[in-house]
Amino acid sequence: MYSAKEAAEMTGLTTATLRYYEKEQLLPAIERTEQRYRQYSDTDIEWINMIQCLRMANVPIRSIREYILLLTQGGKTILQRRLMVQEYIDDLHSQMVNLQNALALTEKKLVFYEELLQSPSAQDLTYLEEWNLFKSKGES
Amino acid sequence: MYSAKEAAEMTGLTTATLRYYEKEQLLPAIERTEQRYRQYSDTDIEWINMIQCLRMANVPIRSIREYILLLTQGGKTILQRRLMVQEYIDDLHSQMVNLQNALALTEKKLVFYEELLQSPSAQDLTYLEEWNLFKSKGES
DNA sequence: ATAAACTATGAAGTGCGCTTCAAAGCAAGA
DNA sequence: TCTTGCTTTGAAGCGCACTTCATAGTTTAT
Repeated sequence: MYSAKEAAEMTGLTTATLRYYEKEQLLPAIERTEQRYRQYSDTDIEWINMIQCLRMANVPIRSIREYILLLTQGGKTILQRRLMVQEYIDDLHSQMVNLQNALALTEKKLVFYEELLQSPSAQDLTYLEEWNLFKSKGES
Repeated sequence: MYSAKEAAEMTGLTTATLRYYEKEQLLPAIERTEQRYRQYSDTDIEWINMIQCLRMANVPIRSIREYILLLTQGGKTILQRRLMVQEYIDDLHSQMVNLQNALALTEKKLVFYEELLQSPSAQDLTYLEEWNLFKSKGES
């Protein structure tokens, strides 16, 4: 069992964030000592790591709560949970596409700047000229 | 040239968002009619599309503004801009890793539920039992 | 001429995900 | 014992990215 501070250190979150997650019902059953001090178990820590994994992929608190709520309601909610997980996966895939689009754009931009730095004469462009030059590269 | 409403329809944003972007200096030079009505050019529309592409990849308004500010300051800022673009690319890559981690987790979860639905006897688990079962699958 | 539709502006409001604060209780070492 | 550090709580605050509102001017169709 770990204290609030230990759990925070282990997960890389702050104690405030852990309390916030608990308030938002992302951590349904954190034990307490007689003096109401929190006691995080190894399972709690793993659970928090899972939450972090989802949060880093922009899964909203609300969705995680919803899932956990179903989970605590037992086996009869399996179908709903499977559907939910499927929706997460779809969302993650579409985020992936967005990232790839932005990556394609920025990588083209980088190549463009590398080229520009090779020809010192071409460096005195207004931003509109630069934009048009960049576009014409993209079209070819 | 397009009116506010037309530009909004073409980009899928609202007129309010376009005004907000302008206020935040993401659209430095939108023309106006004599009555101060905005007139969006084709270049403006393309520019807005580019901003949308970055926003969908979670690039903050602040960063986009910073980049555009350098851009309007001309050729002497090319080195800084190249550095900035490189930093975007790094950030996008690390976001990609986060997405892939979450995707791996949720896809494993989905397989787990598919299996669970095949064995009706195993569906009456508490959430802790389910979690432990899921973990044991992952370790194998 | 008048109503409906569009545009402008600044200011205030919203939802999210934390973070910080204030006041108080508990714990461990010098 | 006293101080330092950790913990508790509820409430308030914050930064971001919009969104909505109130008020007022313009344009267009009937």
